[in-house]
Amino acid sequence: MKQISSRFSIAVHILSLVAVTPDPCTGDYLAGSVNTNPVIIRRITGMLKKAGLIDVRPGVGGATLRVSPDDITLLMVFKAVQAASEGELFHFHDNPNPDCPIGGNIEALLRAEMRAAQEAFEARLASVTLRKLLEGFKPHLGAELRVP
Amino acid sequence: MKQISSRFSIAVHILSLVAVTPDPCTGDYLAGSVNTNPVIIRRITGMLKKAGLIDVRPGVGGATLRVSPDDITLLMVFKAVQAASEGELFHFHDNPNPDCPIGGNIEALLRAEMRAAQEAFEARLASVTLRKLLEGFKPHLGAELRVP
DNA sequence: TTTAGTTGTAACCAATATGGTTATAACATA
DNA sequence: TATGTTATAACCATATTGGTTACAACTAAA
Repeated sequence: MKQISSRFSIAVHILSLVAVTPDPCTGDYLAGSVNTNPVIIRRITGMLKKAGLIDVRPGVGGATLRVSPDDITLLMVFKAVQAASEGELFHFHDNPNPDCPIGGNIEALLRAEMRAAQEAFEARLASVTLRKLLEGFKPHLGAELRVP
Repeated sequence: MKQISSRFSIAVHILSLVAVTPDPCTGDYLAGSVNTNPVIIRRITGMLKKAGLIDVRPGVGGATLRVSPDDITLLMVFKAVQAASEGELFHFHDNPNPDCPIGGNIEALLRAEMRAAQEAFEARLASVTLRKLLEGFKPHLGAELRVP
């Protein structure tokens, strides 16, 4: 199966690092931590910026949080980073035969179940804020952690 | 975003049709209802067969349910049809830098959240049986419906 | 003003998954 | 044996993804 793009985990990584770092984070710095190409980072920071989650300063460089870690949920990150396909997790097969007793009726019913499953998925992501996630770091980082 | 393969919706369509049809369903018949190529159908019935959900008779032809519609959940279908990638919905980015304060710690925490979201998703799919889905047809089909 | 470092994009590329198609072997029954 | 079916291999076109190079635009400091 084709999995959900690693853009999501990278985006959470970026936001966590930006939240914890006192100074603005440059793309190259982020790329070093995530361990990927700076352009990948810029593509994702661009999406996060467009979603209003971060500020990125062109020219001088550096990204900073635009929203409090209390108000950023994993679902917001997920949506910010997906962008396409109407945000639908499932793909329904095209044009089932309407003359068939099932084909004509299954679509609405199954679609409703798919939507319900996606909603359960999204509700769980929505229940976790960036702050809550970062709390988990504290035991490891001690005083180093600096979340506004 | 890359969506979940339509194999899932096709598989549910197939199982519904097999459950409702008194006689064994041939691949060509199923292909006509789903509106796709018979080979696509055979690929999917092969997966459903391997998962123990249906019987398919080579040579003579025709698929029948091997398990009661009460005991087939959408999650079973989902898993039967995905097969690959360890059943993991999310893809975590590779090798975050362990020297970074976040990179070294984020993985386990975020992975746990991803797993929780996937579990919520799967729990919802597990709560719906094929029978329950087929109940929804009744108003439309009336006496035509024939579920064992 | 010039320079250096950065962000923002465009343009590719390789790898992979997907849905589709054709062809052929294996199979079971009349 | 003949017929219709399933099983499977071998392709193909398309799309997404992660990666890369290249270059324009931008900002601040020298």
